[in-house]
Amino acid sequence: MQDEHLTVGAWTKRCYFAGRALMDATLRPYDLGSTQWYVLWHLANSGPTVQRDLGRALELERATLSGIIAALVRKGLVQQTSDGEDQRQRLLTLTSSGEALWRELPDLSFIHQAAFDGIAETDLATTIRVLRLATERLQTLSRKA
Amino acid sequence: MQDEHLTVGAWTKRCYFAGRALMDATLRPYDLGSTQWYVLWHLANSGPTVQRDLGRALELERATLSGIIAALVRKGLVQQTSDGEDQRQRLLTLTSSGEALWRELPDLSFIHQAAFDGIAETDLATTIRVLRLATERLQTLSRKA
DNA sequence: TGACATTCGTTCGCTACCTTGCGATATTTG
DNA sequence: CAAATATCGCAAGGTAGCGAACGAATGTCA
Repeated sequence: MQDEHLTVGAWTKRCYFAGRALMDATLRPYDLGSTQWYVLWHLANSGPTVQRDLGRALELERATLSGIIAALVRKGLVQQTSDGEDQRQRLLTLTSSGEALWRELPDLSFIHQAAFDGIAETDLATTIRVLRLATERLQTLSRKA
Repeated sequence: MQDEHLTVGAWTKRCYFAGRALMDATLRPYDLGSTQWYVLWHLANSGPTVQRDLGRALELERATLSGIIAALVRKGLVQQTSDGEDQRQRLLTLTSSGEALWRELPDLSFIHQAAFDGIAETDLATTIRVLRLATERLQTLSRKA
């Protein structure tokens, strides 16, 4: 795969992993993975959340989220209690040590800025439009087959 | 993450996973993962390859490729022999059953077509340009830090 | 030649994504 | 109400990615 004649698809993969790598590297000193960060971010900004809703918000399968939550519980950053209403649901809350960690985490917005700052708004809009259309088409095809 | 105000970064992730999901679903009946398919594709089109070169061609870490090759060897699709010249290197070859499987695999180009057909060339070019620039910037930042 | 460095592949441990299948709980419906 | 159905979270097993550390083979150079 030479740099020049890569397809759009190949570039989406490269770009995704490049951003992921930078995020992982930044979070490594704190022993956090990127998706774990998203969970903390959501709990810090939206407050206690039912696991099901969190899965929908972050677009993760139940099984995937289950493992991630288990890791955060093991580290003592998140508490998982059974909701009173529906006994199937689990309510997720930041522990005090989770809140403490969240406060000392660096701001990750520099990653998005480093990637896209200075690029023309119209080009960004085009990119989003193309990626969105492609994604929708692919998802439609997946659902059918 | 509501559909409308997603960032470019979020769309690259979505798009990447949507394509991957379709690829995985198509390959599932053949018990192949997407990266395993890329390995077979490379060996089928470029002939026997040294593992190191394959890793560079597919942009995979040695550790990652090692596991994938192990899976393919376990399935009897690929043969791993020590090269005569450099005793550190392993030469990868399709077995006859690997070749047979490759011949019966469906053409996957429909995925890229489904995603991007009919989109204006200029828009695709813009998308590639944006993603490439972003990727390069992120990789530069990763190397420094 | 001998000491040091590099390269190649593996293994280990981790994150993170999936599907399948299960049990427990809710909900809907006959 | 009872039975069928749906939902929620978990566990198991698979793929795919990473970094770190290691042995063996190879290169380098004083």
